[in-house]
This record gives sequence, C-alpha cells and structure tokens, in this order.
Amino acid sequence: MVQQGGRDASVVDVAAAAGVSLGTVSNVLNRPDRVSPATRAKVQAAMQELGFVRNESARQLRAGHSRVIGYVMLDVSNPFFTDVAGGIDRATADSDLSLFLCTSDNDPRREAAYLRNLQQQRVQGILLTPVDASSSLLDEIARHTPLVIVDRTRDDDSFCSAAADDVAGGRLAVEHLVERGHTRIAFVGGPSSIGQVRDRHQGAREAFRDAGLPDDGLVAITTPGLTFADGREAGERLAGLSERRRPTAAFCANDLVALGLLQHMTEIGRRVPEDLAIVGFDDIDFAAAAAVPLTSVRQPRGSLGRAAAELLLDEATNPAHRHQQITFTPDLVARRSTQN
Amino acid sequence: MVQQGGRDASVVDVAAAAGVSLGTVSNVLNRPDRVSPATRAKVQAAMQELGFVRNESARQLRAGHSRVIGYVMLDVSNPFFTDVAGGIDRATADSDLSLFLCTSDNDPRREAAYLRNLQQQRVQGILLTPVDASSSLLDEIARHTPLVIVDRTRDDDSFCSAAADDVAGGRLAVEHLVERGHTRIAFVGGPSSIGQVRDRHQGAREAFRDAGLPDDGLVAITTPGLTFADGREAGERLAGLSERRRPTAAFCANDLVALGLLQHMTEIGRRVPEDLAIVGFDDIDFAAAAAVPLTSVRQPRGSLGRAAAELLLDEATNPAHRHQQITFTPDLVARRSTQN
DNA sequence: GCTCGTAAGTGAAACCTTTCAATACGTCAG
DNA sequence: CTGACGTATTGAAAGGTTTCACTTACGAGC
Repeated sequence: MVQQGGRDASVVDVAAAAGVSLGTVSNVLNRPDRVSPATRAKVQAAMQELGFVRNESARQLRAGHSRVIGYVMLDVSNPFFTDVAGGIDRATADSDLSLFLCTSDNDPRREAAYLRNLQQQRVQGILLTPVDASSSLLDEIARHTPLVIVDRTRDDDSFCSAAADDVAGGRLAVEHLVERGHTRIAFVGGPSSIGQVRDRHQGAREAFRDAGLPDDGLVAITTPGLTFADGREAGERLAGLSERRRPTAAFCANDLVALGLLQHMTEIGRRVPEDLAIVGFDDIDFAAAAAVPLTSVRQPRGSLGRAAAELLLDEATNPAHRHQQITFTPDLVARRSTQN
Repeated sequence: MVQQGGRDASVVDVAAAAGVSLGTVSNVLNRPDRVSPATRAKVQAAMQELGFVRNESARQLRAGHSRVIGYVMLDVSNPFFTDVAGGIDRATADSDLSLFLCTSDNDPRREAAYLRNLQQQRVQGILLTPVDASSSLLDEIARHTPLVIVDRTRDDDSFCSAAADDVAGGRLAVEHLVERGHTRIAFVGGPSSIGQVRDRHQGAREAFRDAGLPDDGLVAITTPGLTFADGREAGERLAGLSERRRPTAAFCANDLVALGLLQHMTEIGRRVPEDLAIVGFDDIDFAAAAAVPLTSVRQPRGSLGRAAAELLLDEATNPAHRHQQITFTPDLVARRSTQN
C-alpha cells in the first residue's frame, strides 16, 4: 500500500490534476469518444499519475445495481457443481458481467448469509442451488433480485429453474440394477433435507415397486452428507450387515459417495461389481477414471449451467420475461461397476 | 419483483414510515443498544413492512471498503484449488467477511479483469493463484489492495505468499522413479508459462541430473493445459513414440493430467505401472480412488489456503504487518501406479 | 426551583460517481 | 455579418448510508 497518508484519488482529484471538470473525467471513463483526443490524453495521464482506481461502490450506488452475478452452490469441492459453474461462466462470458462463486457447504445459514450479502450488493441476479428449495427465504430474495434455481425445481412456477429430472434419474439407476438381476439394493445418500436426495430416492423406490419387488428390498443407508468420506463410511456400514440382509447393489445419491464407497470396498477386499454393484449419479469426469469405472446417471452439467444463466440474463434484462422451468432428462452411462 | 413502480425502500423511507429520523434508523441497524426498545421495534416493523434491503454499495461508499475478500484461482474444476478454497473459507468463517471465488481459467486477461473488478469493489483483500506471478499487474493491484499469492511465490519479498516448494516436489517425484530403476522418464505438463509447471519440471531435471542420468533421458511432453483431457491427449503422444525412445515412467505436473494419462493408457491396453509408471502432483482425493491408485506428491491443500487467508487478514487489519513467505514442504505418497 | 448529567434521538455533511441540462466556442450556410 | 448548428466541456444534483456534533427530555441531586 504505497498510498501513504491521504485517501485514494477520486475523479475530483483527477479532474483537478488534469485541469478539467469532473464531468469530463467521467466522460473519459464512460464515453471517451465525446472527449477530444488531447483532453482525453491529459486526463488519462493524470489517472496514471495519481494511481486512480474507479470506485465501484459509488458507481453502483448511482447506477442502482452492480455488474455482478452470483452463483451460490451447495459444495465447491463436488466437481459436478464446478462443471455447472463452468457452463454459467461460458454463458456470461460475453456479457460484461462478472461471476462470483459462493459455497454454502450445505449449511442453510451460510446460504442465507450469502444470499443476503449478494442482494445487498444489488447484484444483477443470483443463481442458486438451494439446500432447501421450499424455503421462504427464496421468495423473499426474489422480491427484489432475479433468482434462478439450478439443479432443483419447485412445485409452483414462481421461479425460473434449470434442472435434471432427479426422479427419472433415480428410476434409471434402479431399473438398470433390476435388469441385472439385483433384488436387494441399497440407496446410499443423505441427508434427506436435500431435495436431490429425496427425489433420487423417490425414483429408486418407484422403479423398485414397478418391478414388482417388495418394499423392504430397497435399503436406505442414510449419510450425513454427500462427500467422498461419507461414501467410505457408508461402506463400513454396508459391510457390517449380515450376509442375508446385505444388498448386492448400491445406488448412490452422487458420484462422490459412490467413489468413496467403491474405494472402501476395494480396500476391504470386496469385488465390484461381483460382491457389490455400484451406480453413481452426475457422471463427473472422475467416474470414468475410477478404480472400477463407475456406472452413473449422467446429467448435462455444462448445459444445465448455461441454460440457468440464460434464464437469469433474460429475467434481469427483459421486461417481458416470463418464468420458465427447464428440465433435462438424464441418461445412464453403463460402465464396469455394474457389469458382472 | 413485487416492488412495482417505485424504487426500493431506503433508510429515509423507513424513517418516514416509522416516524423517526434517518439517524435513528441507522442506529437501529448499527448500534441497536443505543435505541430504546420501543423505537427499535417501531423501526423494525417499518423495515419489514417496506421490505427494506440495506444498500451495500452506499454502505461501502461511506465505509471506504467492502466486507468481502476474493480468491482468484487458476481453475475451479481442479479439485486442488477447491480444496485450497475450502481452507481459506474455514480461516475466514469467523471473521464477518464473505469469500467470493473467481476462476481465471488460466487466462491472464480474465485474471486481470477479475483483479481489477475486485479492486474497484474495494474488497478487503485478494488471494490469488496467478497465471504469471511475475506480472507487473500484481504490483499495481497491491499498491491499493492487500494481495496474497497462493501456491506460488515471487523471488522478491514484495508479497505475502503461501506455497508448497514445487521444485522440491518435482525432485521427490523423480527421485522416487529413479529409485525404482527408471532411466527414461517423461515430464508431462504445460504450458510453461505456468510457474508451477516450470518449477516442477525444474525439480525433475535436478533430480535426474543428481542421479547421474543423461539429460536427454528426461523427455518433456508439453500440454496446452493441465486438465484431464490434456492428460489423455498426452497419452496418445506418448504411445506414438517408438519403443526405443518411449519413457517407462511419467511424472505429470498435476493429478488431473496424471489421471487422464492413466485412463488413456488403460483404454489402449497398456498396463500401469508395468508399461508405464505414473506419478501425479497434488494428491487430490481422486488420486487414491483412481483405476490404479496414483502415486502423487502431496501438498497440504487446506493448510495452504488457511495460511494464505491468515496472512491476508493480518495484512488487511494489522498496521504493523510485514510480508511473509510461508513455504510448505511436499511429501510423496507412494501407491500402486509406481509399484511394479 | 435550579443545575447537571445521561440517554435518546436528530439532521447535515461526507463518501464518489454518473447524468443531464446548460454553456462556450467555433464553423458554416445564407 | 448573422443565425444556426455541432462539438467539447461544465457543474450541479442525485443516489443511500454512516457518522458526529448537536438538541431535547427527563430525573437526580442540591
């Protein structure tokens, strides 16, 4: 911080140094074509000299809004979400908006803090993968700030959203396992406060019933979160079950959990898929590269982000905007973890 | 956006609605204890009624700075960086600062845009994993905004930084391979504009020479980036070499590249480590879960983020702050990808 | 009854930028 | 030579919050 003593230089200081009015300085900044080349050069020299840095707060205050959009995601360390973020990023690249990423880490309080913070910053809009899509906080935020829900939906159509059909995805996974002859299947994931988890479980249940199998054949192994470590820990619990009750296949609520489970199984000498077939969800890049390449329900991650960003941009700029719910249909990528 | 017609409610509107002065409203917001309970309740009711949302821009304008810190990272989709971000996050959790994440995607222009944007927002400080640590832009930014370099260093001590010793890491990797009898080793990574790549390569070269091996035994396979896909593509190039010239081991500049390479090898029927031993860098969680568990140079990812954040906090708040360069020493985690 | 102290509340000024109506100054057509 | 027009520049107002020196009200102490 070289700027010892006095505060940073402002347009007023620049104007004084260049011997012009502050209106002219502003013109150099915002409409350089309206300023004669000579004056422009003089002003730019003064800016350089004083180390002038535009004050975005003042600019925003005047403009009424900032040139930022925020994406509040559930978990930065899940590659699924960073791939979604990549899609958002590409969609916003040629607007002059900056994208700020925030991670709620599945904590509703942190999510709320970020949402309020972004709203108070008067961001152009917010993309959100909510911990709980039904929270009334979302309505409250959306009263003032365009808000698009990513990778989730709400029953009503009060929001734009871009999401994959998680129930359908859950069905796909279990149908695949049932086709391969499994009749005792574990659903591994949690907590059930996460909508994705509920829907995927729901789909699993539906497919299980439709196959005419008894309800108690689908065992829920509830985890505290959806991380790698949670998957490993679920593996311990699965391994601890008596052989009679032990499932022959596991459908995991996401790939991280599936990979953790897979790793634990390998470590304790169980074979995948012979001893336990595994299906994941999301089809992150690492799924295909796993110890046993992982069968997974693929979501179009980038497209999902892109679609969400486009909805947000429309909502933020188009007065005739109407809310829209875009649903992507997932598909199943079969790999070795289920091919016995 | 319920707020049809008029602009958002401001403190003035709240004051009018509650029948108090705007100073009192501000007191309710910032020093509630100085306001009588009755008045406080009245004001809060008015805020509720009008849907008042504090305007952070105006607040910042007054305060001179925001309550945000930014981390500009090289690549969100690399789990190494999100793990670092996790460490930063934990370190800042109990300050009242919010952390905004930005991804430069290895593009100096995007990096510059984010840096300037954060600076113009008058953020409290910036954490940066730079594309090019020697860029003079960093000096320019640091003239006004506290800036800490993460996972990189500069020769001079003009910045705080927290980094692992990449040269040492590179040495570790190659020493490990040499110990296992390899004398033709590929260094896979790029572009060399990335400092990490240069340093790791440098370390590899040093270890190779120290082992008394001829320089041309260390083959550089330069990739355009450090992604999964770059690793696969490098695999094709490696496989295309004549048997005589083909290395028996590869040291990859990061785990993503290593995993891509590993996947390609497996696909074309080459065995790891028998046909090609592989060492990665970073030891991300997925390294241990890979098709062939990956030997990797471990960096303390979380600690690195935490240390960087603490340096930044100190620089931002402590007038007696002195720049400090913290270096972590990496270690090698040997797994199956090098055990033949 | 008067002064003093404290607590509660007030309101103007400051923060910095952008906008826009107004001004100044040439130039050109008539 | 005048009037009209266009270009370059000006300066004041607005935007919402916080701060701080100030006023008011009220009860305690003498």
